Amino acid sequence: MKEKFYVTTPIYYPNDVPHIGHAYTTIAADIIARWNKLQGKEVFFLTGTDDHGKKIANAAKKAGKTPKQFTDDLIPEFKSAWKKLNIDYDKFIRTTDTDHQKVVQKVLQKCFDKGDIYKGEYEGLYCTECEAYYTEKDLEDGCCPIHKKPIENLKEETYFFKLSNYQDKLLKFYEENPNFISPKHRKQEIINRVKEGLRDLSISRTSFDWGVPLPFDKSHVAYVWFDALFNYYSATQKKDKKKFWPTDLHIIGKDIFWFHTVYWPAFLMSAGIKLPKQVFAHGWWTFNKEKISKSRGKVIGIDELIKIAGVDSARYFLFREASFGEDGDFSRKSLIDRHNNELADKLGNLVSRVSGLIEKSGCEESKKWKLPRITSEGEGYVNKYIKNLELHKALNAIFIYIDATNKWIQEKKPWGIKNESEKKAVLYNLKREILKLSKLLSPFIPDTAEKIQKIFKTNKIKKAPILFQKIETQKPNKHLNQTISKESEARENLGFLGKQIPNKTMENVSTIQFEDFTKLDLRVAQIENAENIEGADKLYKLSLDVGELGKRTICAGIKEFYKADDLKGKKIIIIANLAPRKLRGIESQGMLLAASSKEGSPESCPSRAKKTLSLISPDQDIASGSTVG
RNA sequence: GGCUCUAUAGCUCAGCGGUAGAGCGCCGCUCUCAUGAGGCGGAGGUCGGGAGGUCAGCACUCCCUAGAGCCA
Repeated sequence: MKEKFYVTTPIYYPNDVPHIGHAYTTIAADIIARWNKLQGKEVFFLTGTDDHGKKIANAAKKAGKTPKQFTDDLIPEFKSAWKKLNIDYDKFIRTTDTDHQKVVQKVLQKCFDKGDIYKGEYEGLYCTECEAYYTEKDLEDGCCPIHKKPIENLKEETYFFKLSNYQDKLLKFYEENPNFISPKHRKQEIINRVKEGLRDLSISRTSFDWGVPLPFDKSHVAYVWFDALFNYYSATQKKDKKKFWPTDLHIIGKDIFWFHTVYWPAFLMSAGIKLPKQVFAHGWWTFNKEKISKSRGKVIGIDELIKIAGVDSARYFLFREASFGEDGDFSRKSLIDRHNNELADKLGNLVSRVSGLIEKSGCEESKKWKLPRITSEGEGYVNKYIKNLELHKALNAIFIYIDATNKWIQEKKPWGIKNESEKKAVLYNLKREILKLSKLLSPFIPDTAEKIQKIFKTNKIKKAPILFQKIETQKPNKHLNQTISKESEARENLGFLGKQIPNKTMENVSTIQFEDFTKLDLRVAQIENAENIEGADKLYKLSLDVGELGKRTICAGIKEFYKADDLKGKKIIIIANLAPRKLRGIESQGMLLAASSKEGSPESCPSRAKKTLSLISPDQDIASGSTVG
């Protein structure tokens, strides 16, 4: 019998628009599910939505729909997102599924019969958005700290779950199952918190009815967590799915770690159900180093994510850029860099060059020419890493072997081999390596892996079409324009989200390298004298003292802004190595620096509608001839 | 306030008792089968600060500083 593997994502709130955060969790589960299938296991991959709760009920009311209709209309959004991202899930569960509700009721009854559920009263400050109570201290200006919305004072009869009974049992469970809470570095946090003591948990509500009614008191509906968490279990309660329980791996975001590592096992213990093997919390994505926040419109939606470089590049990026379990930073630039440098230049080009060579010369296994496997050792590492959920390391390892393969080609130079059978043997070896690589890559970038297999798994191999079209970035000139400023990058990033930054920052500005700047010899100079030049109504002839560089004469068009007498004694900055030039018959041996505004428009600077000009001066007294830079 | 974690090359991070590593970026050289691809080489760090034990520390212990997270 096949070994089974059961992996889940959390169930998502359907009234959120699916974004990079949902995508990350779901792709992670997809990668792990696909990999386990490759290992020959029978896999069950569950995702879905959490349709219940006051929040949904309220939103539905606003939209003039019943909650069921409301959520029905939102589900396709999620399903299509997963389709776009190539998520190969086995079941999409909803908490409104009748099967699920029956299971929740059954389990509630079990816990009740066991004496772990009792009736009490709960009073507190409640945020409907969070579906949670807050204490005074948590509030910000009397509002929920997360949603910034006013909070309700709620007092209701409620059923409590005796979480306090499970403190010791949980701690013992953690000890006996060291992998249950992972990654490790988050484990201690949970354990310490459990050690501090557990309060009983309110698990029912009477303030709304959009939920699963308690079997022993129909006037209450189950608190969202009790209802939601059991989706993982109820999805396996059909005959043919029973074998999948317990869950092998719950993949979640770190925000719901507590619920999954404390409430969830405690509920299951109470109900007498086997416990899941592992809960893994991944980190968050920031966007250009800033927290992703809905309120500021910095959400990266699924379409935006895919649009930049395609589905596979997005999937690849998310698991290559950040360590799985740690936070990562998303930016358009880093995604494009990885797409271009790694997927296109290394992988894509490898497929391209080898398929081209084989089209010309053919390939054939040969006993005479013994050739080393390049990826065989790597395969073990990759599998070990994925098994340990070190997905970033797995991708890193795969690329080490892609590099090795490119190097091997360089050494063998198959295009120069004269002996036909040797050449074919070398190319055969390469084909074999690439097929192996494509298999290792297939959980991560399934579309591309399939394309590669199609290219090489045929008798008539032809030069492959381009797998990863490179994405143009601003890199036209070797010396100019290489530096992309942070602002312009930020603009670019926001651009694809349909937002515009109003200022022009670096747009259309050619940048220079530092070396270019150092060519300038900027010096402090003191104006000794300023004279009018005959026939020139804008120019002064300035006599300067430039310290170690001696005396200089320069001509400057500043007459309409400064009086000659005011200039005398002033220290200014000049470019000392500017080629001399004659103005009005006088040789100008340099140029002074001055800031000037354009003809100001009244709205941009009402007080100075006229053009202004201001000499640049050192703000402290400093010797003439001092360098500037 | 308590707890946990982090601090290593310009950037992102790996190393975790025996003379500092990778990728990206940068600079130079080079092949030519290939997507302005590939390959080779180079510059660049007193491993946050201080103290302690060790023959020996970036790695261990303690203190300090800075940052992140969790909790109350």
